[in-house]
Formats: sequence, C-alpha cells, structure tokens
Amino acid sequence: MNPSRQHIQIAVDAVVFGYRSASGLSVLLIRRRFAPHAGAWALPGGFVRDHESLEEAVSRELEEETGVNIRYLEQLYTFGDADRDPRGRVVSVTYFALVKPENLRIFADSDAEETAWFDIQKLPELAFDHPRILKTAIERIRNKISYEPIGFELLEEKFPFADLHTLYETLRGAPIDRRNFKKKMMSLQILEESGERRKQAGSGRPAALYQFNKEKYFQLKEKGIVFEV
Amino acid sequence: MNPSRQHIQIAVDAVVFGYRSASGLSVLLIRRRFAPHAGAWALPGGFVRDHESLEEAVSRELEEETGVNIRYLEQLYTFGDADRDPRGRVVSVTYFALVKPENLRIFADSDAEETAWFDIQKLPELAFDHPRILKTAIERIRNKISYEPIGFELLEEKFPFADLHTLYETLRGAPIDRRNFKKKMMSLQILEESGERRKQAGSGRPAALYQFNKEKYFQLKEKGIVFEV
DNA sequence: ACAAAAGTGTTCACAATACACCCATGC
DNA sequence: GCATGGGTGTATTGTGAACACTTTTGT
Repeated sequence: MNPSRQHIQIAVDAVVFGYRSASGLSVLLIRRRFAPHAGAWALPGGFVRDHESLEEAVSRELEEETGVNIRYLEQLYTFGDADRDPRGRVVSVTYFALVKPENLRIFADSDAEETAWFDIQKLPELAFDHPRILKTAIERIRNKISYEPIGFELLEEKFPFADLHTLYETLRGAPIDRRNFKKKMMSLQILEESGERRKQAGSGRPAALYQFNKEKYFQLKEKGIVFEV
Repeated sequence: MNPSRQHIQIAVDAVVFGYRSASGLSVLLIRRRFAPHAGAWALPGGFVRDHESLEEAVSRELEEETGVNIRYLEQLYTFGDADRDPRGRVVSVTYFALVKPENLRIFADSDAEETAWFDIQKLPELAFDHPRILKTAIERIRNKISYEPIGFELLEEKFPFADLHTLYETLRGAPIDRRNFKKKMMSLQILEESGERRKQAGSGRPAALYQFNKEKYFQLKEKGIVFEV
C-alpha cells in the first residue's frame, strides 16, 4: 500500500498524577479554549511535530499548557479508533506522569483557558475519549504500586512515614495495617531516616522524616523487585 | 498548531508468539520483498488505513502477510522516534499476539518473500528497530506469565501437564519443581482433566490430557488474579 | 528387564496477618 | 490534662521451597 494516501494525525495526551496527603490523588486537567469541546475539561496534550519524538512532544505540551515539571514519564497506551476525534482521524499516544508536590504549581496558557488539579474521586466531565484514557491510567497506577515503589515519585523529598502509608491506602482503596506496612517497607531497605522531624503539623507527636535511598531502589529494581503490600 | 502540517505515517507491527514443547517459543517473521531492507527479516506489519482501527489493521496485515489465525492480541508499545524508518517519519503501534499450535500454518504473500517461525534463542538479524520491539515483547511475555495464565493461549486445546510445565520453564529460563508447580496450578482450579490420555509419545507412561476451564479462569481474572510461579 | 516419562506427599522456613498499648507534642 | 497523631512487638497462620521414589508404558 502507498502510505502517502494516509490522512491520520498523531497526538500525545498525558495523565499527570499528583498527590498530597491532605487532598488525595489528583489529576491535572485543562479547560479547552478552542473547538472541539471548547470549555470542556480535557487531558493536556496536542499534536506531535514532525521532528520531535513522542516523549519530546508530551514534555513540550505539558510545559506549554501547564508549566509542570515532570520527573517521571512512561507510555500508557495508544488509542486509535477511527471516530475518537471529531476533527478527523487522530491516533493518540498517551503518557502517564507523576509529579512531586513541590512541582504542583501550574498555570494556564493560550490553548488552555484554565488548569486545575482534580481529586480522582471528583472528576468533571471530560472531552473526547478522555474518560477512557483516565480509567486506563488509574488502573495502571493501581497496579504499578503493587510491584514498584512509585511513592518515590509522588512524595516530597523528605516525608513522614504516614504520608507513604496514606498514599498506599488511597491507591489500594483499602486500609493497610500500619505496623505491617512499615515492617515490609523497612525490610526492603529503600528508605532511610533523614534525622529531621516534621515541624509543621497541628498537634500530636512530631514525625520522623524519611527519604528514599535511590541507589538501593534501583539495585532492587534490577534484580526484579517483588513487592506486594 | 495546525495539524494539517504534520507528515507522520502510522503503522502497526506484530510480534506473534507460537509454542511447541519440542521446538520452544518461536516468533513469526517475514522476509521483506521490497525496499527498504529488501531481503531482510522483519516483523509482520504495515501502514494503517484511514478508516480502520489499529486492531483491524494488525489483524488485516497478519492475515494478508502470513495467514495465521490470531486468538489473542494485545497492544505492546508505540515506537515513535523520528529516525526509526528511512522512508520518513513513521510511528509504529506494536502488538503482541499468541497463537495455538493448531494455527501455526503460515504462507507468504506479495509483500513477504518468505514467512517463518524462529526460535527466540536463534533469531536472525532484523530490519528497522525491530530488535528493540522484539526485546520489549519478550520482556512482556516473560512478565505476563507470572501473573496471568497465558499458557491458555499458547497450548493446544488438550495438553499433557508436562507441556504447561515446559512452557513455564522456557519462559522463566529456569527449572521449576514439577510437584510444586502442579500443586500451585491445580490449586487455582482453572485446569480440568479431559479424561483422555496421550496416544502418541515414544515410550513412557501415557500422560493425562488437561484443558483450561475458561469460566473459572475469567472469574479469577475479575477478582484480580495473583499467580507467582 | 530396562529405559523413559508420568505421577505423587511431607517437612521446613519464611512471610503475611492480626492485633493493642505507650509516647511526644499542641492547646 | 486531654486530644491528636506517631511509634512499636509478638503470636499465629499460610505459602513457597526443597526433596526421591513408584507407576505405567514401549522396546
């Protein structure tokens, strides 16, 4: 067949997850300025340019539309049904990103009327087939957490143990025994005490702050980590 | 940006795995008839047409090029580096397929000079970035087997237990204790004895033939199967 | 009778689970 | 001094791993 007869556009879209123990797991959405679906909430994304890789395209779009600083990015899935975009045939390669709370600051730009974080429990209506994409992403993060310590990419550099605990409970959607969880986490030896303690807080005993030991984490990943919580 | 300025082609490629206890895990390759890489071995695939979904495109290409009858197909990964195809910018959505031995019959067609199964231990040189794609697929099948009983899709309808055992040992690349393996497999209750016994064989005790209980398998999958061998 | 593959159970070690009380701080 | 969240250990159960001999057939 002659490929020059193809009229398919290629786009990238990103599902960016952020987490704060107070507000839970959130997704970054933009409100579209232009048709189709002007005014509707959607995943950040856009068309791939001729000479950039897919990853470069996602990073650029995220930078342009939201200003977030992404530190973890992996491909999620490619959606290519013929009728998924009213403008014509668009195949979208979707990505899955995690950002630390330090980088939750966002801004809107020319293509996006507004940018906001939404708790995954309280999502607005979404444009295109983005509900399906988001559903796929949430499944992925739920699965992923059971074999890879991605808390690493979602928490602040130094964090109280309770934050990690709450993150896992949120993603699992079920309570996890505090002592057993800590025992297992510590046995992996990827956490170290920073010596510091939390200053803020309301009342209650101040919590020790931990940080990930990246070297041990990557060593573990090499060997094929097994990690069931 | 204006998407009409894009000049990116979209293709699909498939990594088709087949298995026979005698010959091991094999991949279906075609020898290219046309440039670029004419005469080289490559994964079956081709350009997506304007009105077909990605899955339709893979199925069609596989049918056209090899005649195999695919019963399991899942998306693998999308490769989109700017320089991966000398003809220009081509983004390839790759798929991962499993076929049963009954369906190993293949034929070449107009685009393919020749079609053949290759043991994954004895692969020829491959065109384009297909070595990378194949590497990704092999990783995927290795991982997948540890949490989903895909033997289901690779073995004949009725099979001796030893076939399943050998398949897992092949994919794991390490011996697995026969008794422990059987114990675990049987505890999942997704296998049932067919009552028949193997007729063929050389010498040795004839083996009971098992078959998968699809209903129980899907029930198990619903609940989130956990399956470490 | 012997070679070749199938079939089968028990013991041991470790990992997962269940579970409740004391500690340090703010107000 | 009390409310709030942080921190810790032990006993029980379940699961994974190691391990060798007997049975049925073909030649």
